[in-house]
Amino acid sequence: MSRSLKHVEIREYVRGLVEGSAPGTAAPSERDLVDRFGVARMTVRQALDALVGEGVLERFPGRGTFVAGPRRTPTGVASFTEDMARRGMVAEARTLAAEHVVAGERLARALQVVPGTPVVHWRRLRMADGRVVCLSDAYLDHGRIPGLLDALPASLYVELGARGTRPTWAEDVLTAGIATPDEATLLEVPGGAAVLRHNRRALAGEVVVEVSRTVYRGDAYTMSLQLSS
Amino acid sequence: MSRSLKHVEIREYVRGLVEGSAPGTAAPSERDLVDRFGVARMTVRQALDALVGEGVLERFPGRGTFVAGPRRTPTGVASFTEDMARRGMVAEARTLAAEHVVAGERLARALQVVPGTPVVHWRRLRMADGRVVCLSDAYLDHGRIPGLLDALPASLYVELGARGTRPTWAEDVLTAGIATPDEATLLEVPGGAAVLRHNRRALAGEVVVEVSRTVYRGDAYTMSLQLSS
DNA sequence: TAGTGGTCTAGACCACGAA
DNA sequence: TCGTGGTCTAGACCACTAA
Repeated sequence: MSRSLKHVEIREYVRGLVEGSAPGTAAPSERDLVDRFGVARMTVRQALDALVGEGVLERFPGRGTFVAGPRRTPTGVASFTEDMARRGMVAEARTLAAEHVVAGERLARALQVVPGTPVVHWRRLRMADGRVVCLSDAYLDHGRIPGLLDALPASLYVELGARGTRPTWAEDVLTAGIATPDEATLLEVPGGAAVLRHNRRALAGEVVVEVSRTVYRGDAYTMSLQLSS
Repeated sequence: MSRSLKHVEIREYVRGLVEGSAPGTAAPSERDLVDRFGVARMTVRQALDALVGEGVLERFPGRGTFVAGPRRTPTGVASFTEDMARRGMVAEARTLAAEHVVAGERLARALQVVPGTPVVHWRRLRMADGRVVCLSDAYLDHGRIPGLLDALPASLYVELGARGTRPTWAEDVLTAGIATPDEATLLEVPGGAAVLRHNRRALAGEVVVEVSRTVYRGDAYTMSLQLSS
């Protein structure tokens, strides 16, 4: 039994008709859909309203309803793996540490846990197409990601997604600086090299799921951002 | 004559009722509004749909309609002046150059003009609370901002807003590097100091309104970003 | 002029939540 | 039980666009 609402049925019918069509292609008129489905016009409008809200269709009074062009979407919360994939590169990681540590004052506050709570610390050297790009330290509340250290995932965000806590919101801070001697060694750059530091607090809903510090080689990484309004 | 549509009148009435109310406060029920305005319920729903879409109200079936909590909004397209104001600091600028130049190949492509077009170049040293923070070079299509150089505004984006072409979309690229000797002199930092480079292409709708390169002192500027989804 | 989307009416039945 | 929002009907008139 796939009992479905009429406006949902109409919406999905139109979505199917329209997907793959070039922007500007005419969608069925509201009265066409009224005849086809034998419903009231308000019901058809409810279906089309949803598609217009999603950016699938555009309405032009007096002309009709048409397939909308692709919407520009601002940069979202992405992981290193996804960031590299978008550039057509393959991300790799070498785990340098995967351990439990006790959260100090600042880390505890950032992670929304009480100081002294055991926290997962995961340090990775990250590569893109085999070249060293950055060094990242991620901290996660152990209680919210049980067993993470037992089977380290290839992509943290994908793993969090599978657990239903993929970050939907991130508070990032970016600064430019000089690599410390340890960073320079790990990143394989000379002393005095420029690095891009990227600190993140990632939330899923209202819950902090990750606090991380990443140090990028200035000569091997550029950060791209699309911002709207 | 302020002939206004009924759903608009109801929407603004409810918006006025609700603004300043604590999140969770009950809004009038749909049937209350039907009685008060003497309209059909579909009209009331159209008004409330708009407020729900804006994030002003939330509906809970079986319970009612309530004032929504403040929405988290991702970082938008802001100018240096606005960026500093958000931190409670006062932005200042010292203009180092304000001139017409001829667009070369790359700049012309970025600005969507034909090579050889006269373009405005505006170089400023920027301060926050009196401290030097960055050096910025902005390029604008002279034809789209006539007279800009005759009366240099305090904030470029505010001026563009007044002309109806404030950027609504930005494509930013961030890198970390070492200050060149010239940059070091202007930014008042020693040789070898780290800088954050910020290149921007800002659009209003589909039109490129600004192409800029900004060099921030690594020790005097941190970039904050909020990202969603 | 014919067709389109925008607005609006005056009802109806339903599932759900709170009392 | 009563009030709420969710869904739906079968019309209507309007302004606008394109032919």
